[in-house]
Amino acid sequence: MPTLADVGKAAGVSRGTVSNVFNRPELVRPELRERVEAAARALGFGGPDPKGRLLRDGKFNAIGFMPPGAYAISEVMRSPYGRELVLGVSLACDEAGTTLSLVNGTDNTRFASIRDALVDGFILGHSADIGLIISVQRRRLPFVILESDAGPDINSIKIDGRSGAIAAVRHLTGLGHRHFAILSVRRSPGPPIVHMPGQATRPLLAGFPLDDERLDGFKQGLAEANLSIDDVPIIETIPGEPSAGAVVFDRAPEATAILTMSDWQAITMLDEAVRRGVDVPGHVSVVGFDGTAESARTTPPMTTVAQDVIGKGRLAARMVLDNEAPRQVVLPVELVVRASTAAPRAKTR
Amino acid sequence: MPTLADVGKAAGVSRGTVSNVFNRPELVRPELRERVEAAARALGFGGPDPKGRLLRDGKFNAIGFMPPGAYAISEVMRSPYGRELVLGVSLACDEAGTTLSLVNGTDNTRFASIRDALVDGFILGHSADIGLIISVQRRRLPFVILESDAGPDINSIKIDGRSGAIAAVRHLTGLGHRHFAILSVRRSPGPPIVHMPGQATRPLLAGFPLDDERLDGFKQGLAEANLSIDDVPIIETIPGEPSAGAVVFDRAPEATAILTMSDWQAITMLDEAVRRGVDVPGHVSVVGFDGTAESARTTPPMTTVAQDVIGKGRLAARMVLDNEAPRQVVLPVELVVRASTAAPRAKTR
DNA sequence: TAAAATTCTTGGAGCGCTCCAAAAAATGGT
DNA sequence: ACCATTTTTTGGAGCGCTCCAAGAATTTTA
Repeated sequence: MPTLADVGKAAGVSRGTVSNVFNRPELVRPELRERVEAAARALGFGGPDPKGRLLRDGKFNAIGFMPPGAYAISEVMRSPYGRELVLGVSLACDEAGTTLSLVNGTDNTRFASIRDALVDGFILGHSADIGLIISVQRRRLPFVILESDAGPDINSIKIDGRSGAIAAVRHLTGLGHRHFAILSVRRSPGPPIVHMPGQATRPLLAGFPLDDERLDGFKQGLAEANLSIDDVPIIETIPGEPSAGAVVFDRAPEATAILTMSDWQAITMLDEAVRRGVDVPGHVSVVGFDGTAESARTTPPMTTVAQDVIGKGRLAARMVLDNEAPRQVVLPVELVVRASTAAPRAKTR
Repeated sequence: MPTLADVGKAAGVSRGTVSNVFNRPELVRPELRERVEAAARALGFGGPDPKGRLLRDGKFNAIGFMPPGAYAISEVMRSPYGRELVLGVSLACDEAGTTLSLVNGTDNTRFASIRDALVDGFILGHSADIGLIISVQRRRLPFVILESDAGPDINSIKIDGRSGAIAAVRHLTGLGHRHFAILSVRRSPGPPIVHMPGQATRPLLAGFPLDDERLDGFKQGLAEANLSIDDVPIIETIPGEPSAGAVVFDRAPEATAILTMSDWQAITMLDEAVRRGVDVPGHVSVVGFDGTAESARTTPPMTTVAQDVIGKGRLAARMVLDNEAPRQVVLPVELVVRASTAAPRAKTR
């Protein structure tokens, strides 16, 4: 690859002049400019290499998005929530004219990814891993962490998941439901884990603050109605697990209401209900979480704990871009009641 | 920001040793290593700056995705098609451990964006703009252009849009439809444009090969049934235009079948039908284009010209990553018949 | 026509790093 | 205690660029 210097030599001018031809052509006498351009063409020089400029100028003009947990970026793009989050981030990037880098990294390469990412700041998906935070801090880049409060010195944005979870349960108990099942998230690879009442392992501390908090909200909401979460079957599946709905229906047939951790999971339930001819909400009520656009278009339209996902992504990007004093933002949630919830079925068995 | 040299000075060792401490610690005597690490900590040195490494090594380890036309990345993320495409790309990026840079650029800054993008290759959304191609070629980066054949020297991937369009029309004429409307894409900002039969401006050459080809397929399919596209109202709206459905229903009330250019547009139609209490497919049939996941979950489930969007994105990324001899790939489409199409309503008026 | 003003062009400095051949230090064998 | 090995550390070279102060060339003015 030819360089500025090569072109300069060929055209009989200095490096600096060639640079000017490409960056501030008005500074170069037209005749000379043409000579330089000809030389560049002849050498197949395609303009100054951004690497060089970068080293000198020091700005990447990009922000990095690092998926939560150990997820790959394709997994983020698969989930309705993830897509909307990225959309929100991209909105702010559009406004700022910034590139959005979806940074990859498996469990082992994650730290290297952060170390090497060509970005001016980071948005970290929710994560229990303090190591990631430290990695980013090392680089002294502005960053924000999602759904995981990491203390007053660190930018964070989270929703009030507990309140949302409580509202969902209240809505259902208010309708008269007494038999619940919870479709929760498994944060490690593997098949669904089923926690039946009375069994030893309770999954109440999943290690992801996001999950913990919602589960805790469910617990509290149930307690308000004199129900114990210990009597509720909890199924944990990895996001996108296609069998999730089947497992819930098979293992918790007596449940009249199903609480989930995301719209995606709720959609899975709805899909499985269609497959089995189970009537929603006649036979079971289903509640989603997140309030993504998809939740409004399911059959039936879904009752869900809505948050402003797009706004959250956008705010995250703005916080990174603006790089002001760290703050911890807690966003409100709102239960959106649609048609996937109703009074429980008559107790026939 | 301290540099390797600064740390070296503070620890009484050379630049090279400090570099080794961070990149190949096993090469450095533990005791010395510790001294260097202490110095780094004291100075607040967060590891070698990626800019320097980049200049030396020359690999960005990222591929760039440039939205089609003059769209912003948020617009891509808004459309079902765009999201699935990005998902496909991200799948290949995950496999390759590459970063996916969603490159921004308004009409004016687009060239600069390409010039400066910190990527090893490009995926260009479909575009009529030869200038973009030239910009990328200048940088001598591998790239692929989507839905726009640019000749044998240039990587391209497109679907067989014409066949898809023809299949859609055949399906509908086969059901007995004689009255059509087409919801097409407006590629410039602005309100919907309505082309009624008999009016002067026919929109058959939109300038985007993708649109042209589909429109041409519609034309051909109609001709096969002795219908002329000139008798068909064509409404052009920008993607995501919320009023699109309303305009179509208002301006083409006699249409029994509505052809669209994307699932997104078809979803808009379906939404508007719900709003107006128009029965689909009883009153009108609607056909989508793309076969995104969303199309299977609409109410009613949508008949659509399906392509493998994810596969396309993935292939595009692979072509860029592998950087082999240029090829032009044409992907097949398949009409997926679901419940949004049926025989036309009885001719009551 | 010379001096002054203006327009162009130049090349040094510096951005921060990694590689590598060679020098220095440590280790082992006799 | 000395030489041969092996392990560590070093610093030059080079990656490609842009900025900028200063020098060179040209144009204007008197």
